Amino acid sequence: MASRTRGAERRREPLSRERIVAAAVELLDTVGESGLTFRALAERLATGPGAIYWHIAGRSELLVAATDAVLTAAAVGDEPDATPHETVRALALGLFDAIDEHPWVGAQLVGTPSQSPMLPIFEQLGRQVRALGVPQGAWFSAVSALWNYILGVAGQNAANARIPQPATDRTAYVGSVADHWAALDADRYVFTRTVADQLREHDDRAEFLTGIDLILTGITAHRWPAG
Amino acid sequence: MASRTRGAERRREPLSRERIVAAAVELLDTVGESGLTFRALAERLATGPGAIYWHIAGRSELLVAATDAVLTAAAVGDEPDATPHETVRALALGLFDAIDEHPWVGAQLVGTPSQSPMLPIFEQLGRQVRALGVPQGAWFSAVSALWNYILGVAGQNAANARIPQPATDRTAYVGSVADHWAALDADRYVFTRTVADQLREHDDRAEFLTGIDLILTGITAHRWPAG
DNA sequence: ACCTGAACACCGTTCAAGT
DNA sequence: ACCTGAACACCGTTCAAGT
Repeated sequence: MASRTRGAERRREPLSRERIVAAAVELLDTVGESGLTFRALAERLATGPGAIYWHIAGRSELLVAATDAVLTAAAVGDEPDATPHETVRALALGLFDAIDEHPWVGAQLVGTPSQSPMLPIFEQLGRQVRALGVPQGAWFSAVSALWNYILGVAGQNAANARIPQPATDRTAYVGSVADHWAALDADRYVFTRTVADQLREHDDRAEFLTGIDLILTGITAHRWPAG
Repeated sequence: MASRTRGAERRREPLSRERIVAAAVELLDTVGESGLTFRALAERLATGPGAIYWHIAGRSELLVAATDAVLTAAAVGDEPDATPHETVRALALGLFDAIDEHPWVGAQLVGTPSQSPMLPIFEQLGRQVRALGVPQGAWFSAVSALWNYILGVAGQNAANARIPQPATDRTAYVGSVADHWAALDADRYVFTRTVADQLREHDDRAEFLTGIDLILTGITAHRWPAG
C-alpha cells in the first residue's frame, strides 16, 4: 500500500537534471558504463528516451555530469595544520576511494581533458607543490607528474573493474594473473615471475600511496633548474 | 593501368589475420577508435562483415591484436652498455612515441589488464628496478609506480587525441585550455592561473621524461624497508 | 575451408505530435 | 514548457547459403 503510493508519486515527480544524473550514477554503479543506456535510463525514470534530451544534451554530457556529481561528493576540505605531504596524500586518497566506489569514474577522468570537475583538485595539488619549495619554473612539471600518476591508477582501476564478470571476486582475478606470472618462462621473465607473489598479496590502496610518496620524494630531491 | 592491376590483385588476395589487423590499424590511425567498424573494415577489404569473423573472434580481440602489432613494431632492444636509468628512459620513450603515433593505443593499454603485449616491457622495466638496487621486497611497488605513471600519460595522450576534430592543431587546443586557465578566478585558482603559461609552452615529451626522472629519483632516494 | 550478405537485436538521437 | 514514443541511421554479431 505504501509502496503503491510511493510508486505513483515517483511516476508523477517531474524529470530534472538532478534526478536523471542520480539515476545515471546508480545505473553506472550497478551495471557499468555499457549498461548506461538511454532506454534503460528512461525505463528507470518511467518515461521515454526522448524526454531525457530535454534536460541533457547527450550521452557524453551525461557521463560528465555523473562524474562531476561523484567528485563533488568526494571533495576534500583543507586541513589547516596538515603538511603539504599529508595534504597530497589526502587528496589522492579521496580520488582513489571515489574511483574505488565508482570505477567508471576512472575511465571518465582519463578520457576527459583537464576540465571542470578536476580543476579544483589540480589547484589544490598545485598549492602543495608550491609549499614543498619547488621553484616556480618547475611547478607545472611537478604537478603533471603527480597528476599523470593519479590518472594512471584511476584508469587501471576502472579497467580492472570491467574485466571480469561484475561480481567476480577481485582477489580471485588477481590470483589468476599471479598464477599466470608464476608460470612464465624462467629465462625471459625472471623478474615478473619473482614478483608474482607480491602481486598476489599487494594492497591496491597501500601501493597507490607508495607511488605518491615516491613522486613526492622525487620532487623534493630533484635538482630543479633555478626558476 | 598499374593501379588497375593492383586493384584486381588486392581484391583476389585472400583474407588473413594479418591483412585484417593491418587494415584495422590503418583505420584506427585515420579515423580513430569510433571509426573502426566492421562494415568500414569489410569495405576496405572488399568483403562482407561476416568474413572477418572467420579470422577474428570479435571487436575487442581485433583491438588487442592491433595494439599488439603496434607495440611489437615499437619494441626496444637491450643496449648492453646503458645504465638502468637510461634503459628505463628508452623503454618509456619507445612507448610514448608509439602512442604519439597511434593515440588509440593509449586507451587500449589503459583498458587492458597487464596481459600479453605489455608483459615484455613490464619485465624489462622490472629488471632495471632490480639493477637500481631496490630491495627485492619492494620490487613490485617500484615497478608499479613507473607503470602507473606511464599508463597515465598514455591515457591522457589518447584522450587529447580524440577531443578536438581529428586535424585540429594540438597547439591551438592546448592554447585554448591555457587561455581558460589564465582567465580563472584569481583567488580560488591562483596556482592554476600562474601555471597557464607553462602549460602553453610545455613539451609533452620532455614533461613525460621529467616525470620518469622524478620517479627514478624517488625510487633511488626512498628509504625502503629492508627486504 | 572460407566467404557472402541479409537479418537480428541492439544502440544514440531526432522530431512530430501531444499535454 | 515539458513529455511521449515511433522512426532514423547506425552498430556488433550471427548464420544460412553459397563456392
